[in-house]
Amino acid sequence: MGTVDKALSLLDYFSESRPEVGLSDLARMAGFDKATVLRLMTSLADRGFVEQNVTTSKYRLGPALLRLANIRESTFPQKASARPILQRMSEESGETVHLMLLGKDSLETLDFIETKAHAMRVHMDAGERISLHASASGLACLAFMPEKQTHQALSGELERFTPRTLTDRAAVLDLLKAVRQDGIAEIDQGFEDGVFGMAAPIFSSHGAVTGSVGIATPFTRMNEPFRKKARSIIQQAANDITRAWGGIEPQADIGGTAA
Amino acid sequence: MGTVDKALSLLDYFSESRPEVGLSDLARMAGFDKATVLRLMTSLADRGFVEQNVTTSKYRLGPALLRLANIRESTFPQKASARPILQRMSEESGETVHLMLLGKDSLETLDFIETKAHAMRVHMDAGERISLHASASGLACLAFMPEKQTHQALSGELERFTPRTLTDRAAVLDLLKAVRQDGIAEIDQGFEDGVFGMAAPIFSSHGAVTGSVGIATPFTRMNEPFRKKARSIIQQAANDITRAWGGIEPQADIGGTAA
DNA sequence: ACCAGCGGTTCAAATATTAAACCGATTAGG
DNA sequence: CCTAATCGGTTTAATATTTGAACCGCTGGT
Repeated sequence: MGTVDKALSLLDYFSESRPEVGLSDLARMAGFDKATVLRLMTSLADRGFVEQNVTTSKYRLGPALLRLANIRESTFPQKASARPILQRMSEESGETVHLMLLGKDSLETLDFIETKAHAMRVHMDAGERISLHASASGLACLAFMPEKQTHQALSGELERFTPRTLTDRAAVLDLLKAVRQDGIAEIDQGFEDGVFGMAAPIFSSHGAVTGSVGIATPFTRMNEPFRKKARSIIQQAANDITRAWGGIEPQADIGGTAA
Repeated sequence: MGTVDKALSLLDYFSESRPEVGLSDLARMAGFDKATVLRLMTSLADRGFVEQNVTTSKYRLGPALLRLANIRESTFPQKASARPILQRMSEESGETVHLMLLGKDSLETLDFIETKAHAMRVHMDAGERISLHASASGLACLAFMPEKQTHQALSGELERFTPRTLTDRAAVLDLLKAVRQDGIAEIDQGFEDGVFGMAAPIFSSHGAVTGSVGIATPFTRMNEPFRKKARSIIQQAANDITRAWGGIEPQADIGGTAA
């Protein structure tokens, strides 16, 4: 593990629910020596990737991230170009909608809109990272990856999040077949209790999965009419975002998913 | 120069006007060996801080920056909380407005709005970094820094951007006196030909300068009535943002600026 | 008044980083 | 159509950087 990799990995310990972290905590969580973490964090701080709370000297993510993200968005407006589509989804569905990006072996939250239509709604955390096997978004991606990559992603232990999480590799693979035919993945409380998730994949210009869009609703509001409606909303949105990002739907049965 | 610092410094070669850079170019610009740059970029790419254009294999800024920026904004909504104020400035002034953050020895563009009121307007680049001595924003900051820091920031060669750029240390220091009394810095085409800039400082909770807000107008539209109006708009906005960010205006004559 | 934990420092030992030459592939020019 | 230059990327021994245990002084809780 290179030094750069270590430094960057430290940033992953910050989240919406843990926005500030102290030196010792960070060292413990990352499993690095305190002196190492200090030096790495100092490097990160010098470049503005983190900054320190002046009174507590805890670290938080820094303004350089905003600056660089702004540059990326201005020349490669992924988030901005999908926003209106997400907005429309949110209004049409009256539920929380989310746009995820496929990372190395996880999904990362790029954007989401929590519905205003209901007081009880699914809450999301900005920039959250979730594993592939337990969420509708994850399954949507897994279903359309090259077969090899799918197996690779499912090669480790499948973590259990709820009583209904599929932790059996075979069961997941089986489910993926249905998703492939359907174009949409659905999970009833597989990632979080009480949440019903639905999502469809987004494709790159080479026809590879790059992310997903989906809807997350309290399972109590899920019923057949709404499910139908949601499916069409999601399918439409996925197509629109794929197109907005310059992607193309892969030809049926290509992309390594067959046999 | 540590390895982490080197890796992070590579990200600074990406900008709105140069969104994609190749390996050799990067090595040349940074003055590092090609093999070194490759390894650093590979580390950055593994973590999603950059990604490669599949067809050209040039690098561009990656989605991890968005993710982390989102987390920061969601828990520390600097940009979002200033947005409405910037919006109001834009509408009231009919000119391009900008919000800058004070970095190590430069200002970094956090946000801006180009006016829709005029076809001829001042254009800005997302995430641009500008030096302190030549812009109104920079002078606004310099004027309210601790004296030592001001001198430090002006210790190097002062780059000339236009015929009217102040490159004489003494002249800048002199101008800062006026800015201190005024609370607003003004520069007629000191950073870019044809652009008249005005800006006021923003303060942190400890009364230290952390950034600036300002207006940039084609100098041909600048006249005494508009100048008056702009001054009040800027002053109001600076106060509002300082407050929105939990900052306080420093007491007069404190902050090391006296004597 | 204590102890435990904090952020931060030190320095010899251990390890990762570097740079020059080299590779095959691609592009530009004569 | 052939040459030369440049591209992204790889390899290697030589080297500079990183590491971690023990140790600060300080703060906050009991």
